[in-house]
Amino acid sequence: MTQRKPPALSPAETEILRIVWKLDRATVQEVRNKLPAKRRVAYATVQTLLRRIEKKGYLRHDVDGKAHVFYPVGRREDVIKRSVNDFLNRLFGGDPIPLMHHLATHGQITADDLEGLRKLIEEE
Amino acid sequence: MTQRKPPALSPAETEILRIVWKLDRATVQEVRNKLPAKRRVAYATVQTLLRRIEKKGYLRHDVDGKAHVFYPVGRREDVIKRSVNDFLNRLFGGDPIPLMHHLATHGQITADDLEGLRKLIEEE
DNA sequence: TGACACCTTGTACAAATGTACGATATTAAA
DNA sequence: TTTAATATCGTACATTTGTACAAGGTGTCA
Repeated sequence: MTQRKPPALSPAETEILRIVWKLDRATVQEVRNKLPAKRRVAYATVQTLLRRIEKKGYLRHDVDGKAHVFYPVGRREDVIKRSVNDFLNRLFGGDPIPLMHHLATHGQITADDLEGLRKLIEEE
Repeated sequence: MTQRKPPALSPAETEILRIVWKLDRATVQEVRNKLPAKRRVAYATVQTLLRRIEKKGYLRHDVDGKAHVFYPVGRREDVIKRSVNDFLNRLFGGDPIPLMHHLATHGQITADDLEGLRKLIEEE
């Protein structure tokens, strides 16, 4: 019952965590290198973010030589669910349809994608 | 060319602005009443947020009697696009498919919804 | 015309956020 | 074994964010 929710992630932290998810395990450098060019922030900044994310409970690290290797802790799905939900509430009052609609009508999604998704949820 | 982007909205501000969009024009009270029960924040808080949103350029107000009536300025679509994009970048590296997928596989979307969307973008 | 209810304005303030420097430790190469 | 390169740690710090109080104005009804 005491399912204490860990503190929420800030946008910048979310961005960093996503990269660690993708790399599975990563050092500060490695994370930094995956940042989109426009967001090339200082090494120390990435480091601080990783530390904060770890303190919030979403990461842990091993020591490899002199560097820390961070890896995710806890279910990625849960973090995503929470983020999406929060976002949905703020911008669309919780209704996912307008968001889908927006995504669909902004060239980023094809009819095939939708068809694929439809099939996917049909065969549950 | 000097398309100066107005400052981004914070989550709390976004939530408030959404309500004004929905009401079209609204006083502090009216906005406050539309807040979900769990987020019932003080009158003064809503007021501060409205002021800030106005200063950022997304709202303006008329004076009606002793109260201010706020109304949106600028295209709602643009704000949404920007928010969604930012969100998408942070959490999904910009790829909308995983987000669609998440929405689809979390009971919030039906096969019919998807079918509707598919038709919608097909007949462009 | 006075009192009440309701508003705005000014201001506050702690916490979170984004960004990063400087000092110190450590490893690997020369 | 000295040094160059690279890490971490401790800290810092301006802003932004979320939340709200107190004082002073104003419309309205008895």
